[in-house]
Amino acid sequence: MKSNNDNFFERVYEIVRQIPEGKVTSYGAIAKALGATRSARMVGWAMNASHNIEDVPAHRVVNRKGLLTGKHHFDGTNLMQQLLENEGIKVIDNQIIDFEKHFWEPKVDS
DNA sequence: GGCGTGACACCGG
DNA sequence: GCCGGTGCCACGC
Repeated sequence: MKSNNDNFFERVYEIVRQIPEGKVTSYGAIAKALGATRSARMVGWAMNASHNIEDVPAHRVVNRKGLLTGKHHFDGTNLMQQLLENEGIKVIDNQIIDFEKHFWEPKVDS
């Protein structure tokens, strides 16, 4: 089998899908859940591919600072911010308010 | 097979 | 406490 199944990518999607509504998580948290805390960058890369997957609410994934860094990768505007606000999360200037309060720790559900 | 890139995280100054 | 540079890991060409 070739690398048709991107374990790493699929693993990220699996976790992001588990993000409850009104909650957010960080790349590092996801990467850590995968056992690659330092590979948070890869998580972002995986999310880029997630653009083709609707089940992956990438807009709920932000960096550890609670900043919507990847929003620029979305449709192009504050769509990501609007989505988060729609979930009950306050976002100002691309930054999540009470980020840690809305922080959701991803875990590998076997 | 090798180099460059990437939506971060951590360390040092 | 803030800013800059480096490091890790996997994908794309």
